[in-house]
Amino acid sequence: MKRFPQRTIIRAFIYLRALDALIEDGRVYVSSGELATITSLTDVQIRKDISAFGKVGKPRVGYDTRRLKQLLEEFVVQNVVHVVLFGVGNLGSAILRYPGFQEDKIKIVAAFDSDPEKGDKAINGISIYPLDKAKMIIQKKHVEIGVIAVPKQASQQIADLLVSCGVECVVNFSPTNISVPKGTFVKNIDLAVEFLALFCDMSSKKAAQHA
Amino acid sequence: MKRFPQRTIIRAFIYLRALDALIEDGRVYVSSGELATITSLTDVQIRKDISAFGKVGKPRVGYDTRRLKQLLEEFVVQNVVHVVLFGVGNLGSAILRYPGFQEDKIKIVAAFDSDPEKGDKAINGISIYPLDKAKMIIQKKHVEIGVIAVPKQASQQIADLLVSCGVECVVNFSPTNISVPKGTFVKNIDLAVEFLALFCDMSSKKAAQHA
DNA sequence: ATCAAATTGTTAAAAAATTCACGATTAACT
DNA sequence: AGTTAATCGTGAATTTTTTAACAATTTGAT
Repeated sequence: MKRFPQRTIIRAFIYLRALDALIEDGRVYVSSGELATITSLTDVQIRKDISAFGKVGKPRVGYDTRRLKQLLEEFVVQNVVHVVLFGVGNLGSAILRYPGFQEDKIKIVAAFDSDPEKGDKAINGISIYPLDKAKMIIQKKHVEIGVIAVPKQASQQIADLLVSCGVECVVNFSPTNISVPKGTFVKNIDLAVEFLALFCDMSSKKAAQHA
Repeated sequence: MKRFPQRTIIRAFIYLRALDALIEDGRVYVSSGELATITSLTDVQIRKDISAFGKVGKPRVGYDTRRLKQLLEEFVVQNVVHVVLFGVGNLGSAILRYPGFQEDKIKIVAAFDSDPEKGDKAINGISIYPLDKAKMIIQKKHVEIGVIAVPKQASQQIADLLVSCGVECVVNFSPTNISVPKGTFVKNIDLAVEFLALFCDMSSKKAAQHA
């Protein structure tokens, strides 16, 4: 399979989101300039990214929204991704109800919580099981991604569990770093870090403007 | 103020998080190698990053955890950041309760929701106001970041409101792109995008391993 | 006192990503 | 048909980021 620049792939998802909205609005064509406005990126960047996947734009007209969507999906989201969630507190519930997951490409196959109160319930059609059923259920289904949304004291333990079940992709929402063996990929999403980084980024860009 | 590489700044927050855990454990020194294991980065990268801020490591011993923390904070988080939140649904509630915000550098000064039921309540000591009070409250306080956690149909409207209040930094959790004037910075956090991007990233790295 | 091992910090090289400049193409208008 | 304006696609230049290589420093052991 052809390799694409990592950043291009990430932005492809952003383009897909924008295209979905445009298609819903009944738009047939969109230019790189308009996509730039929508996504807060630059038109050149967008054309460069898209050209990595193929030539689909029409000069003077722009890109056919459906065709471009199809092209990006072809290279970037071939399959449905199966996810399990650990921790059905505030954040976990929010994830289970998150609208982006109900459509298309991401399927949460099960959720787990240590609180037996929550067992045997379901949110949004997704069953919630007690922790000790996790190993069995994960190994029966085909799971690519494990999501950790438990209190930080428990996150390493869940990470170990996921690794022992053969899950190689972990998204960690606990504000703590977890250790995993080589070959396992971790994406930490720490809301505090995101906020501070954004603020710093802005400060430095603002300083650059005035310079 | 000195400029640092953008990525270095982002990683500085990751180091800070790791240092906090180490300090809590009573650790006095940590080597770049150990930090690499904790953070899933490389030791070289970490040394490079840290050296941008100053010389604080001791050969053969590593970094003094407290001193390193102090150094990073000096350059990277000088001030408390003030945040307002729009939308107190599942995700909004999770943010208000998020443990990383209760400590130190991030202060959520107010939350807003269109549902009058939620007004006059408070989560975690943070008051929830009706939407129409937003403008007044934001302009009275010093707010750097606005967070959008409302249903996607309403997100553009909230973005416009934030812009009109002079907030120049927006974190958008709606799975939709919002338009803002130049000079305003937006960070989109779309959970679906994060998951898919992680999965693609992993796939491509795995392919690289076998090549 | 000397040597060995571990670790930092730095300079240079390589790789990745972005931006620029501009030719090529198309649609609309006259 | 010819002209103009808008837009794509791309190769080169630039900038940013990462990786590599290695000298310098410190501790601990003998």
